[in-house]
Amino acid sequence: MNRFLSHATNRIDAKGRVSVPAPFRSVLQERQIQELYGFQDFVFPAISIGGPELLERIERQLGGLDGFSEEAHQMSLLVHGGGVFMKLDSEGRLMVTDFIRSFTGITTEVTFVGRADYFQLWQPQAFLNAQQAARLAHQRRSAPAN
Amino acid sequence: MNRFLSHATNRIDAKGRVSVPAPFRSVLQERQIQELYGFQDFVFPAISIGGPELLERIERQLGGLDGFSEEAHQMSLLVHGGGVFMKLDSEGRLMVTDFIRSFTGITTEVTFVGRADYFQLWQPQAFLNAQQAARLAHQRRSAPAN
DNA sequence: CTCGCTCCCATTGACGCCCATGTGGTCCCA
DNA sequence: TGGGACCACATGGGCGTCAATGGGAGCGAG
Repeated sequence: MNRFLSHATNRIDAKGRVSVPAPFRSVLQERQIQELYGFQDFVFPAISIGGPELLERIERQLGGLDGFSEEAHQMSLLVHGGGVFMKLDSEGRLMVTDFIRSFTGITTEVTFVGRADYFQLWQPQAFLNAQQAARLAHQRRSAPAN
Repeated sequence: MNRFLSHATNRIDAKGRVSVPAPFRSVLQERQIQELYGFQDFVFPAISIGGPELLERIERQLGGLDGFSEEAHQMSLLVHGGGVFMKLDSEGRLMVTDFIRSFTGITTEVTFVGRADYFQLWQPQAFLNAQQAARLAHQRRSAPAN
């Protein structure tokens, strides 16, 4: 399996580190991803993390815009300036910075969520809530009649 | 990675100096940028800093405009007249001049913001505000319906 | 002579690297 | 089929290194 799937919750240690789940690490290795880049999700209170190609994909969406437009300027501010580098230590752990904590509400535990080509960091309860909300919304769409 | 990405906030010391983040310094080195040129951003209360090719690129975009138009005139005034040379000291710090302070509102701390081909100096809170505004604007664009 | 800038050195605190421990799960074999 | 050994991975902490910061001294311009 070379895509990010499933989810797992790990604890943050006294130094603010958390282990990336082993399945995710092996996906990173298979995909030869050396550098990790993370940024705030546009919709959910979660940090999305992926390799350089994830960044490029988003930039390509930007590329269609007028380079001088205010919109392109704003998106560049979000994507280029709003992101952070994430480095794994030799054991495959990453630092949970204040930047990540304040945006996600993460305190002591992190839920890693696979999103196929990238994965996300969530505050555990927030993930459960969002999942629940998504399920309800889907049911409403599938069976509009009460 | 040889582009300016991510962001970091550093303190200004008693002499008015501030350290350029190490990742940005290494990008400068990789790109062989010796001279730094800074000027006021067209949209945000921030100072943009880059090498000579950044200046050239903007001049090229200016070239696309009618050379006698008011817009071209104004931008030239900003870029050529509003710009300053920035020199790094032997430890990679730069001076925060009154010019920079008055335009950005910077007082004690500087947020360095990567913009791919160049980086910017922001007053920390102003950066957070602008980022928030950009995110809201994006959401409004993505989901125009209420 | 004074002010301001640059170069140089010291300190400190954060982060990356390394090794140790524990624990849950799985496989093997009697 | 039950028990035990083994293994993979999450977790905890020591330690060295490097970047950020603070201050001293030299130098040149006004």
